[in-house]
Amino acid sequence: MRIGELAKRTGVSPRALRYYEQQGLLHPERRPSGYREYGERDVRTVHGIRTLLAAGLHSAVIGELLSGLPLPGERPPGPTCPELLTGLARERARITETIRELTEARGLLDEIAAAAAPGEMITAPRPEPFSARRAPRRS
Amino acid sequence: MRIGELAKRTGVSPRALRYYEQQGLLHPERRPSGYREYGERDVRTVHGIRTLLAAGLHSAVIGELLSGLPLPGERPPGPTCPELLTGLARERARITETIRELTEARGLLDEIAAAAAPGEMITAPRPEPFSARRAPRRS
DNA sequence: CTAGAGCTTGACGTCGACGTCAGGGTCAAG
DNA sequence: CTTGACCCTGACGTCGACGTCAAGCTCTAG
Repeated sequence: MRIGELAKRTGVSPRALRYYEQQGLLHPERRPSGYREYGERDVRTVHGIRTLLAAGLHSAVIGELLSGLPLPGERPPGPTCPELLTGLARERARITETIRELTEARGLLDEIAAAAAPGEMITAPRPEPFSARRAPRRS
Repeated sequence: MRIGELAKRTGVSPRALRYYEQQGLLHPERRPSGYREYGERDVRTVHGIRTLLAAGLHSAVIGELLSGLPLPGERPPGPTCPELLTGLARERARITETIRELTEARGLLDEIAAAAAPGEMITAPRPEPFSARRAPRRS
């Protein structure tokens, strides 16, 4: 399929698809005319790329993962498996930490909402917004 | 305290603190010399700001939250409470969605790790990397 | 008094994943 | 053959939260 169709099927703009190729994440074939020709698996690849990008991985890192991936039977050059696993673990840890931060921030928003909402919910010694909270029991 | 001390106590650079003020997130007093003078609660405020920034909230939004916050007793001007709550809900939903995406991405990394790791773990009909997965049973 | 650390404002630089525009081929339908 | 949709390669623009550098004022210790 050509770039337009892949774009529709993935919800990603053609510009972004060309960018992914430029970063070494996609390797479409070329027609004599110069048009890019994509295969079915590219649809999945793009979804994977989007998922990892959404998680904050840099395209260069995603490129390493893809190029470092031992496809059935072969040992690819470039980053060795140990290095791949190291980077993998690093990103995994970063994601886990980010989830923690997000959870914390969400709790903060809830506190703010509770403080901002009309006294329906809380009328007692109203907890002040985070800018002046009394130590929330955190060591 | 002056900006340097607040920077040390929060782990945030002086440049960032000035930026927060410029965005209306902090309102330190000024000495006759022009030096900024911060209070104790600014320490907490800064931590809150960092938490929300880490969660992807724009400084402008954080500013609305802070300025829209009804401090004990007063009704501030600007964005009304309903609007505040709306924005609050929107950001909350965004955070929840982001957590979902992160969780998904982490799962993907685990799959890649499983595929990349030496056959110790899996030797059976090895699951291919995400770029060529067989439909993972998702509708 | 003087040095040095710390503070001020102002302004330009950075990084990443694209958006957008310009100028120009390709291709299938009518 | 022509039109219109689609594609190509540059190349510059964007947005946000700061980093960094410049030029100059302030404060404190010796």
